[in-house]
Amino acid sequence: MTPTPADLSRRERQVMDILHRRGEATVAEIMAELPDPPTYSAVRSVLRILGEKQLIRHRDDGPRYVYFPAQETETAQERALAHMVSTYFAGSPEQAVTALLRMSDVDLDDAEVARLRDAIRRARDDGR
Amino acid sequence: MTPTPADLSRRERQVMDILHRRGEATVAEIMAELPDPPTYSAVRSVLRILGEKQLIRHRDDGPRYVYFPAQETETAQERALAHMVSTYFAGSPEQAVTALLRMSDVDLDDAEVARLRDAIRRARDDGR
DNA sequence: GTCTTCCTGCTGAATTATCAGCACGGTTGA
DNA sequence: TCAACCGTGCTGATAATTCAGCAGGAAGAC
Repeated sequence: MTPTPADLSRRERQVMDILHRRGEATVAEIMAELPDPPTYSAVRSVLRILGEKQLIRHRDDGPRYVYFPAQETETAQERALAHMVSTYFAGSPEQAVTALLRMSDVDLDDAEVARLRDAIRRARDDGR
Repeated sequence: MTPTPADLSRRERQVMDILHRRGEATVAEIMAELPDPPTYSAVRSVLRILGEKQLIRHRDDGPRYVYFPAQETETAQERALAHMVSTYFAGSPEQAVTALLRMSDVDLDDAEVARLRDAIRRARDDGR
């Protein structure tokens, strides 16, 4: 139905990642960021397909197009987070937050961790 | 060099996601979870390729193979988080945590949010 | 106005991914 | 032991992706 990003081709996904990271980009900019950069034409080919799938849109910027994701940033973030939590953290946002904090070398003192944990638990229990 | 997951094909990525979610799985289990399930042979084909790329390994379970990610779970989590933060949250773990908490309907009061934000910022600044 | 330079739309080719069939070996149960 | 059943390794075909070249049109320099 709605084109889920789980079944994008390799290049399509790479391009979408770039657009999400940058917000928007021209063909040349995308090309420059792609690994094993293909030709200009190849990039535009992928962009055309993404357009047909309604995943990106573009606006005029003088003589050229500037491409950007069709989806709201916030929506895309939530979708990506949900996928990540379910794939790597057994569906537990709490675990994901913990890993994220550990990764950033954040040292919360015990009281703060406890507060956070309680807040998350409370939310989860309310949810059901 | 090292096979980065950014350039996996569609099926390869789908299979890796399943393996990460489940921890390990047989061919039949993987096949059952794949969208538009292909044949048994097709799945094994993908698994062979993933094996050649050293992304998965397998062990014997009686008569059959049980496949699992070659990477430590923790390593895979960190890699995935790093990619997500840089792609969708402008490199800011703080934003990612906030979005995760909101996603879980966690209501932190302002003081708690502020404490968290400071802790993360402190960690980031120390890091450099 | 004319020339140069980009950028786009399109088309078809080449590479890659995806898939299915078949033969072989091991396991199970009688 | 022997037969039936599964699961694997391998090979080649089909389908999709990835790619490059060419023609047309707009913008800018002079």
